[in-house]
Amino acid sequence: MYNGIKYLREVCDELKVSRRAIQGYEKAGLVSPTDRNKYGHLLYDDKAQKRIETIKLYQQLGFSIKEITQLIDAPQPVIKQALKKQVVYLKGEKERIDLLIERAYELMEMM
Amino acid sequence: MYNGIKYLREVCDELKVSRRAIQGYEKAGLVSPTDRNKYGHLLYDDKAQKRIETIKLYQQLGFSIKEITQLIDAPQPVIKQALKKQVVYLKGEKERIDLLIERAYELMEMM
DNA sequence: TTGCTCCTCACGTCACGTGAGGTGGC
DNA sequence: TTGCTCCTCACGTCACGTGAGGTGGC
Repeated sequence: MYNGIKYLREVCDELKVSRRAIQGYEKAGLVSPTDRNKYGHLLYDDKAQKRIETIKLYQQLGFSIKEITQLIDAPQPVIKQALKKQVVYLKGEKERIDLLIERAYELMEMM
Repeated sequence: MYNGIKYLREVCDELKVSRRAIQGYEKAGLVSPTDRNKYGHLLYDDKAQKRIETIKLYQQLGFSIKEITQLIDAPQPVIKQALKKQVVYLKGEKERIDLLIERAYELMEMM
């Protein structure tokens, strides 16, 4: 459709998010469909689509839905601070994974 | 206690596993308490304790409880194969995390 | 009897997955 | 009418978390 407005189906396909996941975001008050067509089918404009993309990214960074609700409309310094903390967390995860890989190799060598 | 036999509480403390987690393992048929004392309190011998430790490690490696039930008593070559695959998965996870860290830095720079 | 630990359910949680049942245009 | 897509519930899932209610020795 013109103006970047898309159906739920299209949004799911393009952003690789399930319908149920978006339904979850909506229940949490994180996004809402922008509009509906005459048959009641859900429509999302550019803004809503970007919001869904942002939610997904925050989730991948390890934030819970609840944390995202507190973060997504927060002032930039707050978001920046949270991102910094999350990067530290992710770096820790990498180290944890390295240890696990080592452990796995140890186990395999014993076999 | 002698012979490495310990109470649930001690096992939880030493292996850093919650009582509820062990209860979950038991429901899945992954371990059982070795015995009980005269008051009905659960007891775990060395073998059971090591089994719990193994379960926990497999979980950290990313195996689900169901997968662990199919793996823990499998012949060594099967386990070895699964571990190899899991290492590949974990290396992929590291790369995924690196991408996320990059994305986080990009976001922060835009603020 | 009070306090403390243990035990066994069993509902709650988180983020969806997976139908169920109903609608509307083709 | 059949087939297909969408919609809105609502129960199921996974791996526990968190009490609830009851017991037994000190």
